[in-house]
Order: sequence, then C-alpha cells, then structure tokens
Amino acid sequence: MTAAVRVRFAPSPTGHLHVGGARTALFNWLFARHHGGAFVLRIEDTDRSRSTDEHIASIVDALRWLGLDWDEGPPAPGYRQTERFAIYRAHAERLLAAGRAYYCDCPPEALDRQRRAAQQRGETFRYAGRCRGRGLGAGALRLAIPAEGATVVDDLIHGPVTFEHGQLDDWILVRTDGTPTYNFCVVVDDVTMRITHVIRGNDHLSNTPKQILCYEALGYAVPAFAHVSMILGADRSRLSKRHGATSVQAFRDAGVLADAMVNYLARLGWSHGDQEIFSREALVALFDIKDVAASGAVFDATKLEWLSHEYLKAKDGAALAALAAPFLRAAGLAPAADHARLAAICETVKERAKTLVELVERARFYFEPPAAYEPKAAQRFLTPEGARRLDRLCARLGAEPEWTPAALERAYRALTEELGLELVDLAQLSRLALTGGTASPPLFDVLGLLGREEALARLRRARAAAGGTP
RNA sequence: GGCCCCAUCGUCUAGAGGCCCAGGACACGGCCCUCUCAAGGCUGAAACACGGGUUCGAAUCCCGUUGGGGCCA
Repeated sequence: MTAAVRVRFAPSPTGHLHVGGARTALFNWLFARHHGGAFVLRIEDTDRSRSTDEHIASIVDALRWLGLDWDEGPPAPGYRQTERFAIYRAHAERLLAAGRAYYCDCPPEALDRQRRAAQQRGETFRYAGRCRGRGLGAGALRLAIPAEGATVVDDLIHGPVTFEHGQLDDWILVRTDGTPTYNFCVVVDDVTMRITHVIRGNDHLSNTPKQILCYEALGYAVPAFAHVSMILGADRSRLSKRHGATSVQAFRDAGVLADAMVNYLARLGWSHGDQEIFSREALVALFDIKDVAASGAVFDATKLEWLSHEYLKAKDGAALAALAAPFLRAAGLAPAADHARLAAICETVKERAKTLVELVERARFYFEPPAAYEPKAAQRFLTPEGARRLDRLCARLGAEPEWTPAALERAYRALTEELGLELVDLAQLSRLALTGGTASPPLFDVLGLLGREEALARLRRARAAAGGTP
C-alpha cells in the first residue's frame, strides 16, 4: 500500500452518532492510520429538513470522545454538502455536455404507474428511457447507462459482486427542483476529495453499481469499496432505538470507558485470531480490512460492559479518579479535594465496577454515612449481642495507636480470638455499620480510608441503632 | 415483488479440504480461594441451518432450499 490512502466517514447529521456509524468511522480511521493515510470527516447534510448543527456538534463530540481524530473536515469549511452545491452543478453540467446525462420531464405519476406495472409482472422497474435523445433543456437530470452488460463491484470484504445492467436504470442525478440526489453527491464528493477506499455500511452495496457507472461517465478512476455488515439488535433486525441504547453518548453517559467502546466495536465484525483485548496501538498495527467479517453482528451490551470492566481494572487509581470526577459530581458527591485519597478509593472499588457510574455507586459510602442499614442484615447483626461486640470494637479501635489496614487487621484478629468468634462475624457487623450493607471492598482498606474519626463515629451510630445501653 | 448480501455454541468469533467427534471470549452452572461482594484459578453445559453434489476426505468448494438482512421505497 502506498501513503496515498484517503478514506472518509460521512455521517448525516440527523441524530446522534450511533454505534453502527461509530464502527464504520472506527474501521475507516484504523485503515487510514494503519496505512499512514488521511481520514476525512464529511457531513452529508443535503437533507436540510432533518439536519441540524446540534447533531453535527454531537457527532463531532462523540468522535472526539472515542479518540477518532480526522485529518480533514469540520470545522474547516468545504466539508459539508450544503457548501458544495456549485461543485455538484458543475459536474452535472459536464455530464450533460458530454452526452452522458439527459433531462427528463416524465411526470412522476406516469413513472409510478410504470413502477407498479413492472412490479406486477415480477420485474425490476427500470426507467424506459423515453426522454433519452429528446434533447430537453430542463427537468430531472438522468444518467444514461448502458442497457447491456454488467457492472461488478470488487468489494474488499465480499469479493466481486455482479449487477446486471438490466436491473439498473437511468437514475436521477439532479431533481427537477435542482437539488442533487444522494448518490450523485457521494460520487462527486468522493471524487473531489480524492477518496481511494470507500469503507461504509452494507446498506450501500446496492447503490454502488450506479455510482461506479457515474464515476466512469465522469471519466474518474473508481475507488476501492469495502462494505461493512450492519449491526443488529437481539432479534437480528437492524439495530434501532427500540433495541435500547444505541447512541455512543448513551454509553459514555453510562460510564463505559472510551477505550472499551473502541475495543468492543473493533471486535464486532473484525477479529485477529483468539485475541479479545487490543490497545489502540495494537488495533492500528493489526487492522486489515480483509479480516472484517461479511455477516451481520448482534450488538451485545453485556460483553461491552465486560470489556469496560477489564479497562477499568487496568487503570490506576489516579487515572480513574480523573475519569470519575464528573460522575461523582453528577451523583451529587463532591470529589474529594484530596486526590491521593480519591485515587485510593477508586483503587478499592475498581474491580467491583463495570462502568464509572457503578464505580461511583460502589464508592458512595466513602463520601456519606449510610442513610439506612440493609434491613435483613440489620436484623441479623444489630442485636444486643451485636451491641456488645460493637462496644468492644470501639474500645479496641479507639485505643489503636496505628490506623493502618495492617494494624487494624491485627486488632480485629486479636479481638476475634478474645471473643471466641470468626473474623467474618466482626467483619460483617463492621461492614454494615460502616457502609450500610454487607458487600464492600476489604474491610481494613475501608477503615483506613474512612479515617479514625469517621469510622468510630459510624461504629457508634450502629451501636446506638442496635439498642441497649452501653 | 425484483435485485443484492449473509448463515459455526444464546452472543462475538477462530477455522481459508485432512491439524476439528470444531478452538477462544462474553453470558450461564459447579468447585477452589476468601472478612463480604467482587476479582482470580479450575471446571461443566453449549454450534458447523437443511438437502444434494465435487473429493479418498468438507464447517471449509459448487448447486438448491430455508431463514435473516439490505436496496429499489
């Protein structure tokens, strides 16, 4: 491969970036980076009624979050289709002048009738070419395509795919009102942006022969094509809102790590032997469009979460603290000013949380005392016997000169033995007092991070809740 | 309806004629470890859609059927 590789991602800004689009963007980005080529971002906003600047901002935002940087594209001008109408018009005129396109004034109703008739006969509707050679000066502009022969799309993923010209028709490049059609814009854009490899969704495979014919009519070299399969929902139909969260930012807001999202999307349809976890560098180094699967893939949020968990566990406390800060604020918990402490807190909960949202929930008790005790556990532990044990515990810990996990563990084990108990008895009782529940990070780490004052206060509060008099 | 694409465990996939009575991962079950929950280790159940060919031999090649998806809309 030469360094001349140029690929593009061309979303239409009619909504948020969804995972299918994100994967297409990722494959393009990986291809560009692997070959040292250029990745272009282009906004296909010809559908003015549904395109908005907010959506463009949202898509840009999502791509940035994923770390997919582009070499050309917004905010630089010239990468939105609405800015390029003069270019489309010039190309349309060239085709007209060269006799490769012609105007057609057939009324839509007549065309509709023909379409229905063709369907009735079980045939593909193909424009009959009534206006070909009539030399009209206005109307819809159609591309004249050969009646005979076939066009083959040499797809990098699917191999050669043949389309008989008898199945294609003289499609419309520019509507009667002067607006260019989607398929025409794409060809002109890809040509003028010197795109060498068109990597896009499988839903465009059927449009490709028409586009190839247009490239040829224009006298341009045809780029290479790679059609990536669709992402499916659990019922194997095209993934949509009714399958649940599908936008990239929905996962970001749920606290899934960006690295995990990238890894998951890459593995959805692409593989490299048995390997599951890939750093960005590894993906760039190993990515080969030939290893992309031709079949559709069901989106599995559970596996995404597993990956997110893997990445969470691999990060150190400080990195996690930085990532978790906005989620802490969103949960109404002020991130501790003490970064080292927050890092240490994250360290204790990271293997218990798949997402940053879960991480914050698991860490909640570090920031605020339990609002209530888990009922079943309270019934079991906050008893007269529990009160006695808490008394002994408070006395012992109050006298403990060294407030470190190791020292605290020694104190607990010693007291356990004195009372003729198992460590678990005192541990669960303490856990309930400290966190309000029976599941938490290791008790001695929790005690250490809470600090002597706060820990003892919580133990005494539980003692009071257990009733009786000291 | 026509055309096009696709088809290995529930899911993502490995597999490019013998290495496969099919491997890995997620999820699920069991056991171990253990102050709880996790994490971790070991382990179990789980698939080549169907039918014809080709071949000494097919998950792998060909044809058909079925099913799913897409485009035309």
